[in-house]
Amino acid sequence: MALILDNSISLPSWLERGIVDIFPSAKEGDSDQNLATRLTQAKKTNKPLRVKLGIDPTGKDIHLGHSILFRKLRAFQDAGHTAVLIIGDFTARIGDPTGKNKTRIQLKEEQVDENAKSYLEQLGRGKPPEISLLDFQTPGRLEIRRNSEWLSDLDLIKIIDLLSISTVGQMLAKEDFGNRYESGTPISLHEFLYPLLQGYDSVAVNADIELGGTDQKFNVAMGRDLQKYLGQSPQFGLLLPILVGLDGTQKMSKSIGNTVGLNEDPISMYSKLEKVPDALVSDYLTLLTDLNPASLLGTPRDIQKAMALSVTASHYGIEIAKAAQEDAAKLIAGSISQKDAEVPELSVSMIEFPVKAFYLLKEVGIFKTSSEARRQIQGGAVRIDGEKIPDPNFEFKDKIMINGKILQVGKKTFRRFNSYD
RNA sequence: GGGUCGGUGCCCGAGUGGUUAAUGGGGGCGGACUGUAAAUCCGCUGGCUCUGCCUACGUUGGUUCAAAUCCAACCCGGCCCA
Repeated sequence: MALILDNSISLPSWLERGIVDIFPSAKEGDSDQNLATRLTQAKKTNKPLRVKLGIDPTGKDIHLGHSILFRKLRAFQDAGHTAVLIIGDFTARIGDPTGKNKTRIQLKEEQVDENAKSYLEQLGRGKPPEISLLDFQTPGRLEIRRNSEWLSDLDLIKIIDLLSISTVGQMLAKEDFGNRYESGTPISLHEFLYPLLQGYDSVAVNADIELGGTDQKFNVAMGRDLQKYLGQSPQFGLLLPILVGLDGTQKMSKSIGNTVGLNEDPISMYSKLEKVPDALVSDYLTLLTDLNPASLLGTPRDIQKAMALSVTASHYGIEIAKAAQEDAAKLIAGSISQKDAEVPELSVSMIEFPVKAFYLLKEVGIFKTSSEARRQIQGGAVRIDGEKIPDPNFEFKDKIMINGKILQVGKKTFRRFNSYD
């Protein structure tokens, strides 16, 4: 059997951007296992590749960290390939042990359903392709599957068969398990099943490529092993970096609270991005925008603003993003012109007046507890139309005192009181 | 299943009968400074419409004027043995 060795074709730049690892690497010889060749073949034969991305609907919100992967998936869609989005409704109930130092809580079925629905909305279902993360409209470009379709039918015999392809040694070689084992943190047996099930997803959808964060290497590789074992051509693995969150040190994650959510209002999104630590700006540019970092001129501050604007624009369109940028500046300046700013509203129609400041702020949801509200007011963090609230027990006699005014908490949170509804 | 060690606030970790909402560190939040950055400095960090009240040291019950601290049972975990 003659092998056609053609490593001269290089990968398109839209694909390479931001990628940290592709396996198998092109050097391995077999033309079928060279991604560049594979892409050309797909084009020639007019057979789009199936690009798999799995998400476990474990929370309600998705954030910019996830969007790195979706952006890449979208790039494949735009190049004519088929995005196979797998909603891990089944695996979400086990919980991916990756990156965890403790066993995850297993979720209820209905919770998972609700999350899945919310995810699709945040990905832009129903929105025009220019401002949605994925292309939901062009026929043939998107396939949405739930892994309960095939996973809930696995019987014990099949599961045991799957289990046989991996060893305890391999599992412990996986960093997370290894660390937990070393440090004496419990590992439940069912967690070993997770990588296998995720891998089986690749078999079920016949994936040609799987996208994932660098932390997914083990799981993606497991998919290859299983595909091979079950007689399929193994998928390519494309790994993208894990986005560092707003704190500048840890990965972006809801539970750490350093995220920018896709469903945040434009001003919050812009404001948060505009103040990410300097060290992050360049990564954010490559991973979250299509801008060419080398072509950007100006001070670090200018570049940071350009990044914030571009990211916001990709979710809301350029007009709204620009307005958010202007409003953010006005608000920070604390000028009178903040009356024009488009900030999210805060309804006080349910509040009974007169009301004490701390109680109002708690009731309205800006602080979670009344103690926190008291502390923040005492610490001088809360202003109304630029004026500090002097005391937690300060009493607002009537709605008129605050209606339409701007509430500011700290440097980045702004709300407009609204007493109608 | 047996032996043994251990379970303290967001995390780590002191405290082994009595001003203890509980030392310290990390993280977080707020303030000053700045480029709404970093570094640095300062304050806050259980809840409650709070000059006071209520819950908290795995769970439940007990001893005591008084327990995170003593006793018992139970639950959960590590390690060793099977």
